Amino acid sequence: MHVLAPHSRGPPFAPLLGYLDRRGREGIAIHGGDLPGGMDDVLSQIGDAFRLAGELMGDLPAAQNDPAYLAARCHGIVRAYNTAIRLLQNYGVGAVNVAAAARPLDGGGPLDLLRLRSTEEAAGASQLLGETPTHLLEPFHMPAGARAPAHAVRAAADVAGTSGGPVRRLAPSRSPPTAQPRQGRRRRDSGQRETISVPAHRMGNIELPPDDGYTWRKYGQKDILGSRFPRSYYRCTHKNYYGCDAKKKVQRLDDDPFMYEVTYCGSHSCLTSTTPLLNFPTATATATATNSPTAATGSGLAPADHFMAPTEQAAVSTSMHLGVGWMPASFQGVVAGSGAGGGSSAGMQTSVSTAARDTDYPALDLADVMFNSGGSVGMDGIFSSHHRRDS
DNA sequence: TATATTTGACCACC
DNA sequence: GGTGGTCAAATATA
Repeated sequence: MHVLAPHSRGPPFAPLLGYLDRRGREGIAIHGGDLPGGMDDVLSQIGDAFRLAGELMGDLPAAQNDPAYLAARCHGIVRAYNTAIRLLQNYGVGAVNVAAAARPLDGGGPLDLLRLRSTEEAAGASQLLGETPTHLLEPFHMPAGARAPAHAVRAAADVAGTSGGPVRRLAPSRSPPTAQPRQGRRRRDSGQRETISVPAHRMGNIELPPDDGYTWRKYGQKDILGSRFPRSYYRCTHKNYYGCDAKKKVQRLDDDPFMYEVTYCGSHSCLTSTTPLLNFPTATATATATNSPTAATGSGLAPADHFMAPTEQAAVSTSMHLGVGWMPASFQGVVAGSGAGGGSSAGMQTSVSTAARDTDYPALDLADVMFNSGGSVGMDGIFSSHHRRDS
């Protein structure tokens, strides 16, 4: 059953691409000529980004085995968006709003995460693009002192897959403990474990755990002896449906509250599924898989040799976000079902890369569609209770 | 209504 | 027995 065929996503936004392309080329102010001159530049940059994205779409079939080329093209798109953001900052658009809209990709800034992994790659990309305005490659930062409003932080958290709403109870209201002992609490796991240090978000709420591109569900928090900050425990959001056993612990460092120590345990079996929403033609998958820890190792937990630095992981995340993000909202709705499902995870789940993407849509893909759709068809409608491993 | 976080209690390990 | 990891009820949010 093909829910969303890849080829179905081209036409709906092609006219808009053309429109913005023309605006971009002609520098025409969409909202009239009385806007500050720089607004034309903003629109031009956005138009460029759309144009480049459109070109990239067209190039995908031929360039699917050329990650460097694809990276370069993505790089150009990012650069155009970054320029637009910077220009907007100069014209009274609150940095907070811009940042909140784009933060989720890790805290590092909206689009800087697509920076290439090495200076060599960056140089190659610049050559491919034929220009090198390096100042545009710098990450976007919020002005000092700027603080994201609650709703913005919330939005960021939503996309980061960490929403769900804080719960503050005034008084304990638990039921008395059950008389029957609970079973199956095993601490010893399979042993796959990797610890990395990750910088906190550079804007907004630094208490948000770093986004690594996966979707996590928090299942516990513990005060750790000798640590000022509690340790948070997360497991993969897909645990229930895919039996994904990936977990992570996030601990803020005592001596540097702006750093997190993240320990990954287990592997992401959920990555064997695909997300049709992001199921770009295989070229994108190829480029992504190059950087994906899963692709490199066959498991969600990468060994040290292949473990991506947070920036790299986020870059993958960002790239996937871009893939959706530059589509017109209405079309995103078509593809992603507007992603309201659970509020939170819809956004970031889309960022989970996959090692192998097929053009077919096996059952797990359908499940993923439902994960991301937020539509009326619930997962329980697809996976009956006996399929759930953690009910 | 579904899905998220919070948080006290439970349990395994050292 | 202390500590860390996990469970699961309660509850907030969209």
